[in-house]
Parts: sequence; structure tokens; C-alpha cells
Amino acid sequence: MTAPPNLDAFDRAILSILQKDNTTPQRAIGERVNLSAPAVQRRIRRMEEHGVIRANVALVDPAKIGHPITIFVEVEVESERAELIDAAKRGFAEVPEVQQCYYVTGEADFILFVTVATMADYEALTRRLFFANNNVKRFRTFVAMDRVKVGLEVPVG
Amino acid sequence: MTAPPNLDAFDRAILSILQKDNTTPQRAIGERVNLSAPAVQRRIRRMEEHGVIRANVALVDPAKIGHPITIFVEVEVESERAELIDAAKRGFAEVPEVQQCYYVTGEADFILFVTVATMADYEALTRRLFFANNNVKRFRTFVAMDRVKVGLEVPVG
DNA sequence: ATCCGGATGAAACAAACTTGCAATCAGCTG
DNA sequence: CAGCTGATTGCAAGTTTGTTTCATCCGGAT
Repeated sequence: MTAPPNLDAFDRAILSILQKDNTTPQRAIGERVNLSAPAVQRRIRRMEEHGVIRANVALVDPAKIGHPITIFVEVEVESERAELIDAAKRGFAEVPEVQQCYYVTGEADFILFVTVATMADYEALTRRLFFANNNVKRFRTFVAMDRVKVGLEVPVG
Repeated sequence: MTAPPNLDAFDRAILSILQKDNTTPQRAIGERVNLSAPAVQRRIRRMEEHGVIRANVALVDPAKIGHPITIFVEVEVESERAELIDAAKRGFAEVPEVQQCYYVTGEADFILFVTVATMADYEALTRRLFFANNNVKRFRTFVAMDRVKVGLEVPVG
């Protein structure tokens, strides 16, 4: 996580592959980008050290492990005092059902992504997260009917 | 992707590990869940075949590769006729800057997640995606100030 | 022209994954 | 209750992949 990323065309080509499948052998990557396996390996390690690559993870299908419901919540707070906002961030982030949490500008303050097994679970979660929190003014719920595109891939072109 | 997932405690423990770091050696996984490396490997392969594990990917920090802006958009359409909705789904999904797209119930119809390098890029994207599309009634933009929690991890407990 | 830092590829090495096989166990069936 | 069947396991051998070493090369600065 030192300082200078400074990625060249090789790095970008490697990232493009790893974002789709990080089990691709370094040799195979090397062939596709015209580099030797050790060169590929060193570039990957460098990008991991610099934080360009945040993590290497398996993506699992929520429905297949008993979390068929994806919900999307806009939260509006009463006060935007720094310490209250920070407390809210920490509170949301530590909940496993909350996959994603963003602090945003606009008509809402927070945007959350939640996966749950049942609507009853969601209802319980709202009670814990929103109704029990004095600083939450209101929230709006959107239930996902279709996960059209789900990923965290960033274009590198 | 055949039929029956039917995951036991071993599978869930393995998923929990792989969702955080899928470079963990099978031997190390085996030690943590009390299973041999081959057993771990067979379970992983089975979950991949059944689609429980959708993909293995590297997560990249958007800011480090020139996409510092994360934007979040609610889209409302004019008509919900099936073919128009399908066309919209395909149209959104094929755009690389659109990381995530959900079709939702509630006050909006689609929710999009977009990463861009500059606001000018976003402006150009809105013109292409929304203003040039007759079926888009209106859209609301939220700009992320803080990516409090970003991931696709699903709780397995 | 020389030096120096950084990156590279080939080869040797180490570690991880993968396969074959015999043993074990649970649930049936006769 | 014995025996069969299918599924899962661990061990060990074999194979692939990742990692390190080292000599070389290139570009910029002295």
C-alpha cells in the first residue's frame, strides 16, 4: 500500500483477466499478455502490495445458500454530525447481512445492500438497524426481482 | 449446475473462508475445518459445478485504476411491457461502467451502480443510457462520498 | 562511456493441486 | 441380522502451478 501504482498496459491486461477468473494460471496469463510467468507473478504481487488488488475471493450465489432475497435500502438520517455519521457507518458495516454500504450525496444519506433469507428476517433487521436508531429519520425499501448484473468488476480499458 | 446443492456444515465453513480469500491453500482450509485436502478440493469442485460458487475473482480498487467516482442511480421507466424491460436489462448489463444492475419493486424500476473516472464521463453516460432511451421516464443520481463497505459476501452462518 | 536501478526470461526448486485406490460409514434390502 | 450399495473419506503418488535464483538487458543519469 506504499505510494505509486502507475499501471502500464501489461498490468491492465492482467487485471482484466484476474477480475474475471483469478484461478487462471500465470503461464496462461503470460501467454495472453506476452510475458513470462515470473513477470506476471511479480506484477500481481506488486499490485496486491499497492492495494490495487484489494482481495481474492469466491463469489457465491446467495439463493443457493438460503439467502434468496436481495434488498436495497435508502436511509436518511436526522443529524449529519460527524460522530453520528461515523457511528452509523460502523453500525451498518458490522452487520453481516449488509453486503454493501455507501455514504452518498443527494436525497438520501446512506445506501445499503442487504441479503436475507425471508422477509421476516428483513423486518427484524429493520427494527434493529433503523427503528432502534434515533438518528435514522426514514428509510425506503426496494426489493430486487432480478439480479440483472452483479459484480464488482472495474473496466480497465 | 445440476440440481441439489444441500450444503452441510463443512461446505459452509469452506465457503466462509473462500469468500474472504480464495487463495487459501486447500491444506490450510482442511486444517481449519478438520478435513483432508482432497476432501476440501472435491467439495469446492462440487459447489462450483452446482453454481453455488459463481466465480473466483480478484477485487480491484476502482480509485487506484482511475475510476475514483462511484455513482448510484435509480431509474424509472415509462412502460413495464416485458419486451421493453428485457431490452432495458440487456442495454444496462452490456455497459462496462455499469457494475451492478437490479430490477426492483418500489418507487423505482432499476437500480444501477456505476464507476467512472470523471463526472463528465458520467454525464456522457447518462446521455447515452437515459436521455437516448425513450422508455426512461426519469432517473435520480446519488454520488458516493464514502464506500463504507463494499463486497458480495453472503453470510453462511 | 560508465554506472545504476528496474524489469525480464530460463531454469531449478518448492508448494499446491489432482487422481487412484482401499477403507469406512450410513442406509437399505433381503 | 447379514449383506449390499452408494457416497465420502484419507493416504500416497503423480502432475501442475507457483516461487526463487540468477544472469542479462534496457534506459537514464553521472
